Amino acid sequence: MPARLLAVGDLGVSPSDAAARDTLAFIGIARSWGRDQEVFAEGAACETIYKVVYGAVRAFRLLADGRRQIVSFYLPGDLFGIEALSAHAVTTEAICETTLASARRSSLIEDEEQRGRLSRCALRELLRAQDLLLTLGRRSALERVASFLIDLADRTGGGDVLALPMSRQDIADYLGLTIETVSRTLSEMQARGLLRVQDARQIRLLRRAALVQLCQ
Amino acid sequence: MPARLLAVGDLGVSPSDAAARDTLAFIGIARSWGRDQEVFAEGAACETIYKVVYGAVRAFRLLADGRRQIVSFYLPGDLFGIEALSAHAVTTEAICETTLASARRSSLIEDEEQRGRLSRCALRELLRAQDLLLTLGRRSALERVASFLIDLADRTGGGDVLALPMSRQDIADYLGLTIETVSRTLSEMQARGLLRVQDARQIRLLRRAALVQLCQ
DNA sequence: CGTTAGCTTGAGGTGCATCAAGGGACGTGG
DNA sequence: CCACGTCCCTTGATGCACCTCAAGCTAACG
Repeated sequence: MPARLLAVGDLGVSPSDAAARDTLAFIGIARSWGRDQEVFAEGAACETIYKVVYGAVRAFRLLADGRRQIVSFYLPGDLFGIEALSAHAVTTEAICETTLASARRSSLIEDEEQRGRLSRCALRELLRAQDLLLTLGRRSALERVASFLIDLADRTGGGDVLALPMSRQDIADYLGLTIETVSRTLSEMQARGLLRVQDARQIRLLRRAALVQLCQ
Repeated sequence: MPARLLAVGDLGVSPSDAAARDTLAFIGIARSWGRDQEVFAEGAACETIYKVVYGAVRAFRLLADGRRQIVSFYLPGDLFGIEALSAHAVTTEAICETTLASARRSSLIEDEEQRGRLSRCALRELLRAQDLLLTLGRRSALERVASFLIDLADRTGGGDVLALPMSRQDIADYLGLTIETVSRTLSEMQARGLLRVQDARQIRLLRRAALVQLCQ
């Protein structure tokens, strides 16, 4: 369950990038979720659409034996919860202390322009899923980690120091690898002078062109 | 380029399943494509929406060195070409002799109800992409092939004999495997009594419950 | 009957997983 | 302030699932 409640007026400004500006006029209240708290579960009715204000969210599916595939990370400015026809196909959880703004799906669907924004957002989501398909189906561990880092850098403003909100386990479950392989690959990239692992959650990109090269 | 032209009135009835019934009222002509002919290329403007009448289509992305990931197969009744915001992110090709009905995107977007159908179709596409992400990221070769076969059986009416329109190479590029692994896996499944490879393009499912089990 | 394209099968190699141990950061209690 | 546990990450040793390379098989077609 969500923790404390915040009035929408209290919120800070979300990071400004193209996607973030294409926002919905959210009405209602923003709420905070603690680390690993569920936002909605696979199978639940799809009634609310969320926007990340602070923090980060993971969306994943599970196999019966517990294997997990993260299909998407949502960062400040991103909308999520649109992916469903009626019931959610993924579970979503806050990765860290996270604030989300939300709107009833029904209220948004009434407005013509909002509907257009939602479907554009769903198409963007599909494009990202197809990117990840290429990564999981055809790229090596080195290439996967490079894709992940470059994508994250692009989405968080393009600075050279990446602040990772997610753990190695999250990255592994996103890239179809194990934590050991993710860790070893980062060490390998550091050895090659591509980046510097300043600490586990802070990575400085040193030779970005070489990393981009690895993504083809 | 498309081969011969057909008047729409000449077309046979497309296979009847729930998805197929949710059709657009296509105006214009249906055309045929030969084996391996391109329908549209990655990067091309997204102007036309297609529906498979006969045959099958693959949609894929390539890496610079030629590695290919097929992100979707389209079968009779399926719509495609909606996935793009402005430019196509995938290339599509006819897998075999294929007939497609088409409509201008602009003409469909004008109609309120058609727009809704398109966005539902895009969401279905997203769900399928997420399924495939789970498969590529977290399933073994045996589980991947089982998922593929069960999915195909479900989509083609549920009969026990599957007529595969696609080659082993296509299946491999869809499942993130090599042709040798696909072939060996099918042989292994046959040895276990799960199915019978009647010939390369014809597979009889013998123990469907066991195959479903493999998909979790 | 030869040619070709696609599929199957075998032998061996390798990239990543698994198993295992150790290190660093952080919090908690003495 | 330090001892101790916990969580997360890193590193090492080993194993195996799938890839690579290679050869043979089958069917379609001239």
